[in-house]
Amino acid sequence: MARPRQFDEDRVITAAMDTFWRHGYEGTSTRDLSESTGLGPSSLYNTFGGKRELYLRTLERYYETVTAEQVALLNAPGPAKQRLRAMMLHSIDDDLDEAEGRRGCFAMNAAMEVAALDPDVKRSVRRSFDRVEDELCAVVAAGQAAGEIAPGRDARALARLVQSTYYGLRVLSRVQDDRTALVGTVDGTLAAL
Amino acid sequence: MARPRQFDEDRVITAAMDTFWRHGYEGTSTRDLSESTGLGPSSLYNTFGGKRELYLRTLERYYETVTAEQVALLNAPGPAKQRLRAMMLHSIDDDLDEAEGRRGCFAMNAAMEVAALDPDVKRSVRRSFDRVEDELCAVVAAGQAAGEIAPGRDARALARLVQSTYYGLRVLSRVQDDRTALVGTVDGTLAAL
DNA sequence: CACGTTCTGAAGCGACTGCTTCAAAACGAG
DNA sequence: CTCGTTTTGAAGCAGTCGCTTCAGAACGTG
Repeated sequence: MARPRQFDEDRVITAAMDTFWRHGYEGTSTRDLSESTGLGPSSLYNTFGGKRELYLRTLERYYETVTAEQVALLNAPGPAKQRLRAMMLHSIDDDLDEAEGRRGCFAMNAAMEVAALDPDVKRSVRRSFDRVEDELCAVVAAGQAAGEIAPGRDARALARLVQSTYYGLRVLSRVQDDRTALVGTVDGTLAAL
Repeated sequence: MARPRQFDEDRVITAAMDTFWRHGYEGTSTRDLSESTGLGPSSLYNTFGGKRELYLRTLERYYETVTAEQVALLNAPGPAKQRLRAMMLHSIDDDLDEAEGRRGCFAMNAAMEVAALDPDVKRSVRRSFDRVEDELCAVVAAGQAAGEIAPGRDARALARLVQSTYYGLRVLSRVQDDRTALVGTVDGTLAAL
């Protein structure tokens, strides 16, 4: 046909995700994206359409990689509560890691910064959150079946409780450096199940 | 001495707060601030120093008004759980109100968008969050003293649990419009105390 | 090798960024 | 009424914003 692309689309999206993740949507310029991806502006716009469209692509990439890793921790072998704990501690350590730039959860950042202004972003994050809720629900149900978690309450209601606490912790971790306090809240939540 | 100011500093800060709250720090330009406050750029810079300094002032204003209102709900007469519920439902209804622009909690927005980039903002939000934790702790302790809440567990640990769930709910409300689900999580949290 | 198509890099579009300058206006004090 | 101080609005600074244009390079195909 014609001249082929000189770059790997997946690598470009990953690099762009990292940039959006670190600096937010408004805080990232198209020059920043050009620099971090190595692509000229014309290639970027030819391939992805624009900053907004690229952002949506990077969100999807986040779900496929980072969120998928969290889900994997949830589905690892072991007791239900231990799996919930592993996922939350993993995120806390990520959130407090200065080397990672305290960038938090990309999906939560998108929810807070962009969801109100862009219905597509809102829908995208919503779907991801719902997915996490489903996974949490499955773990809670398994814990109830195993006698680890009191079977009286609705599994989905408990899953939502865990999810809220989890996201709340990640908000707190933006300004709170005390790991012990955060881990204490995790254990408090698990004890309440 | 000399020519007096033509404007009320408090009103200017309130107007600026509204603008920052709606559009975020990066999403607000100094022209936006000039327009919403009615002040020319020279007056703005003479009085406040710059965008960043004005932002810090608007954060303080938020604590003095909106956060103070939440604290007032917490300290209203009535059973402890009912007070916690009132505060959380009030916020949920605020978050879902389209007329208010789905702008969420200004302090949380600051924590997510700016805290990692600006130590002063981080410190400011941290102090506010700690204040809320203290207030929650007092309510939980009162509930324990009244026999409403199981006295076995540490009041501060329970307060942190409530706080996390509360902030998590407000994250969810950015992409989740289903009020019933959010209220259900509130009640689930209170039931777990 | 030549053709047709696609991709790339550099230059640049008008608009906007945070902020400054400065002369004129507006006051209180003497 | 004048002087000294402060505030104000208009204009504008260099730099950046998201994005476009376009000539030429780089390929697969016949």
